[in-house]
Amino acid sequence: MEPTVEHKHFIEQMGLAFEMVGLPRMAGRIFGWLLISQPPHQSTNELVEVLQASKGSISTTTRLLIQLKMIDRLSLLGERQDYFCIKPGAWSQMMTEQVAGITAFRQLAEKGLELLATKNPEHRLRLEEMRDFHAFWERELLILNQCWEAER
Amino acid sequence: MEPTVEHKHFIEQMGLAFEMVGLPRMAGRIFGWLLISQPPHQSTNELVEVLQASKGSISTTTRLLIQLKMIDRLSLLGERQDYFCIKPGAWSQMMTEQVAGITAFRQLAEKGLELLATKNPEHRLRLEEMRDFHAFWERELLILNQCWEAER
DNA sequence: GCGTTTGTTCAGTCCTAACTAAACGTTCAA
DNA sequence: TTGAACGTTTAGTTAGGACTGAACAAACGC
Repeated sequence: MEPTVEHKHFIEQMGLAFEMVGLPRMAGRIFGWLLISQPPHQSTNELVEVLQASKGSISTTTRLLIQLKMIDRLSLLGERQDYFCIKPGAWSQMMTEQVAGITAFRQLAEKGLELLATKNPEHRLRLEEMRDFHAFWERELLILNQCWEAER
Repeated sequence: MEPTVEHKHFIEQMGLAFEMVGLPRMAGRIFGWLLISQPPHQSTNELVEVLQASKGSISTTTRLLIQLKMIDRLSLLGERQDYFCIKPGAWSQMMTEQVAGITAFRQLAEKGLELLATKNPEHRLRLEEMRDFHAFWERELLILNQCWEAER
């Protein structure tokens, strides 16, 4: 299946969206094509051709997406080629990564509070709000993630 | 007030944390110092000296942080210098930005579904999950944000 | 008016990271 | 065992963005 002009536009926008959350543009393009392609699994060569990218780029980026648990590699029996498809729960996985970032901020706030351990309460206020805020979201996001998994 | 070695380390870690969420490292450094400095408001010159950065860099980055509603500019009567301090609700604001990103993904999914309007249901499944997922989080994050505002 | 202090803007530099292309290794068929 | 089809790795190029330093503009005191 070959992409239309509209498909290419969608792919490019997915690339920009991924870039906005800190991932390589090519990762968004691959994921974007895997969202709309028929069949849902696509070979390396198909990705090279559709996305007009080098073999190396596809190889590196698919490995990244696999590591992030956003796509799967399919090794079909009797086929030389590898295929890729979107992993169930890919988006949920992406959200889990977000939580890790929030945890980092909470821990950083706690580190800061240790530095200000001897200071007066007013001085510590800013860091305490930072810690409480991120602890709140850390907790709630995990709960919500479970809600989503259950609901679907 | 001048920063100790530990303070500088904290500042640098805030820089890295900000970088991880797609903001300039300098923004994290400024914000980090404003979290622990005494008094809470600091002048441009103080920022230049403490962070060992150029005037231009401080000027540009404070403007960015103001635009993101994460810090305030204080113009004290009779003072030539501008001061900066952390804006109440800065973290909440940061979370609001996150929601905007999720909205972008939902809209992108809807755009994609328009492209596949004539295709069979199975073909549309992947995009539908993408849309539902982001609609779910868009809704819930807004609610949680209100919860936090109310709780504090 | 002039000089000083302060913030902004802009050209230039540097650094990182994505991407390409080519070399390499591996597997399979004949 | 040779050759073809794939995937991976790596050196080299390129593009983007952060940061610096200097020029510029505005506000103020004298």
